[in-house]
Amino acid sequence: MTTSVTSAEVGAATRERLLRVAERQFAERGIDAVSIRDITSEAGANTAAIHYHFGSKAGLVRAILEWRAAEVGERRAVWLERVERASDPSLRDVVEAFVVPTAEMAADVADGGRNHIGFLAAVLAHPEDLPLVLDAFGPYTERFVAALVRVTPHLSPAARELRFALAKDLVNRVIGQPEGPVHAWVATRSPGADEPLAPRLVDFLVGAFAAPES
Amino acid sequence: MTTSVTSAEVGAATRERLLRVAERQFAERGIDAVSIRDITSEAGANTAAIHYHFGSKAGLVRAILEWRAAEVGERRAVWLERVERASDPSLRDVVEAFVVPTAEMAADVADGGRNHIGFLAAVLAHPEDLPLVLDAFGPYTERFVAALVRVTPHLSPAARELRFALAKDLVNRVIGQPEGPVHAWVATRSPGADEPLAPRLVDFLVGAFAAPES
DNA sequence: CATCACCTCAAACGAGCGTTTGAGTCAAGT
DNA sequence: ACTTGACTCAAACGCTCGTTTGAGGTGATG
Repeated sequence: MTTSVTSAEVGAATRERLLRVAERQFAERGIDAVSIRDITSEAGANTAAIHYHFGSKAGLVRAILEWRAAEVGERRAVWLERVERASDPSLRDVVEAFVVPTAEMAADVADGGRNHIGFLAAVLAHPEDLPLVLDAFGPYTERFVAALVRVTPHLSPAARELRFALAKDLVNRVIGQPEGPVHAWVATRSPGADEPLAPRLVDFLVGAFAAPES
Repeated sequence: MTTSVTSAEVGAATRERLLRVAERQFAERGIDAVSIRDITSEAGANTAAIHYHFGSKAGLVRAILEWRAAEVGERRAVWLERVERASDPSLRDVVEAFVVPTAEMAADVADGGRNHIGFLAAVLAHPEDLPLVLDAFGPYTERFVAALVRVTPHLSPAARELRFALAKDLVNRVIGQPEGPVHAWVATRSPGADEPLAPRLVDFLVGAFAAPES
């Protein structure tokens, strides 16, 4: 049964299988609800493999985050650069640069991008790992706020930061958790209304950022 | 040490102590992270007391929900009635009728109202208990949507439902979870800006509902 | 006084958890 | 041929979990 691969290749393959399976299960059921045995049994590995490759369950979460952080970041950078180069970007442009890359990645079923957005939402629900996410996206946050300043000159810095935080939370949760409360509410009251979410989320957020401070 | 209370009173007292302690611990640390022993040890009771009074841990969650549902509902009803009676209510009036009662209850430290809003957020993060929350707040949701129709005639029903769902999710999470990601983001970037949240959340949501559909 | 719910308690049960151990496999290096 | 290092494995460890058991104790009721 053993193919002619080097041991190093076998190791890397197991490691990546664990990352992918863990990411998906974490996204679907939350970090606490997924056991190490859930992951290793689906990945066809031993429980000790987790601790060999990642040190602990927490180390596995950290490894997934580092593995994918660049991917989300680069998707957003593409949109951000376009906005930064524009001489007169609209508020909608900036909001789209935030929402659309996330939605695109969530739609990327093939490479598991969808799993990663859900995984991020799961980590956000896990208070102790929250600082990891803040670190991973720090630089992009900086660039986004700079872009937001150009299109929301009517807002005080404090108001802008708060609205940005609200927007980030909403985008990650709504796009990443198709089983979450928002979808449940919509499904029970508007069954069949499963149109694409992203453009409607953009409308919502554009209005929210445009509102004056009272 | 035993005071002169009837056994029925003692039982009721233990039951209520368990409800209050459990509500607070669930709000602070999430439902899965709190064990039955965490609750009973703080409440000065035996682990079996949970199963005697509530049947199971899930039964305890249900009992807390039923215990408090009326309280939140009545707070909201007061504001809603004012809006319903008004001849020409503004969008801001309706949004305030949704946000302010929640914020008021969250500020009610004495009676543990704050704990209940956090508890609701914890239940929302727990997919299997989600239907319970939907049931508990069904009637009020109906009245809110009716009020929203009057002040957002520019929205299609589907768009209105979606935005309402987004608003509900945001309000419960942001007000109920002072340790959540939104507060963490704001705290790291705007330290010291701990002004009252509710009015700024109202600004945000008024803008979001006012936005046209693209 | 006897009875009877109602309530509380210490103790245990079985299951699942994250983690550790130590032996074993196999390709590559010398 | 022998050693080395990377990797995997079955099995176990200690712990905590939700739940159950069965023996009381206590005040109200007859």
